[in-house]
Amino acid sequence: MKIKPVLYDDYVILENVSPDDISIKDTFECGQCFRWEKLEDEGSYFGIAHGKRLVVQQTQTHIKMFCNKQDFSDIWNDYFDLRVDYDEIKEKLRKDDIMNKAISSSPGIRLLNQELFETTISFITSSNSNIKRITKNIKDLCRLLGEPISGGYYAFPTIKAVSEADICTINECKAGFRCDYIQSSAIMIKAMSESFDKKRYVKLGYDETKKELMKLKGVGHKVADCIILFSGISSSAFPTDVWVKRIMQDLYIKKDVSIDYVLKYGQEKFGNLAGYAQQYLFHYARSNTLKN
DNA sequence: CTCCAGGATAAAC
DNA sequence: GTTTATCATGGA
Repeated sequence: MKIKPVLYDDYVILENVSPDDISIKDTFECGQCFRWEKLEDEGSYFGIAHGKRLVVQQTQTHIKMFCNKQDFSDIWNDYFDLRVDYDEIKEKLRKDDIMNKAISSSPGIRLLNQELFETTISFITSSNSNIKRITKNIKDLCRLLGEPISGGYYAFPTIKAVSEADICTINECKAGFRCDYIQSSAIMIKAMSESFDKKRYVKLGYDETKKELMKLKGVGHKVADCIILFSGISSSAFPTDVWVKRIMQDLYIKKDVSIDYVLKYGQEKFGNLAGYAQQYLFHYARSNTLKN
């Protein structure tokens, strides 16, 4: 199905969209992003990206975004991946009983196209941590180094801000040993200048981009795949963490194997849709367990 | 108290 | 090239 946004002066409506088409809850809470908070108002979220604030509201029949036409066209249309037809993707992935079940458990998940630097730092912070704590670390990092936005909120810090920050300041976000990675990666990225660029990485392709990203401190296979997938560089990425390993072994492979084996297995099986498949599987694995 | 969390690293084999 | 101890913090 094609999403047809209707643009008004102060808001945008996605009409005839059910939570099975797009679920902002599943999309925001599936661990790909860390800066969207649930509001008291039923089905509403507040978040910041590209230095802009946004409130999103979902009902059974439509989604409403409180932004002007310009920001929607410049930022949010792409951020929410609205040009991509997910029905097509889901149909291709529903080849076996397992993916069929996984997709049915969260059919409204979408992959967000997030800012490259934010995604990089966020997933460096994620290593051997949990979503709840990562969220807090990122929030603190924004408060410490981000540009203030009206309402007491902060933009995600710039490359310059993080690269020039004192390690003691970075340490205040309580990301522990990862603070060191955050600092040195930011400095390396600053030195890369123009070449740390999403468009360039899209052209470069999955393999070469991953190789380059893994030169950064704190970026291994898993984190590199998260950066590539969640910043919208390539959907061939297949972030393989303990959850994905667990469910892939349990449902497909039927034996205990290495992380690397699961990564290759997933990419061979799902090809350039591996990233989408991974999201459905990750959510499916976690939805049947206690998560923090 | 121990164990685990969207792992990566350097050292050791 | 592949295992292993260690890393800082909070929650269960």
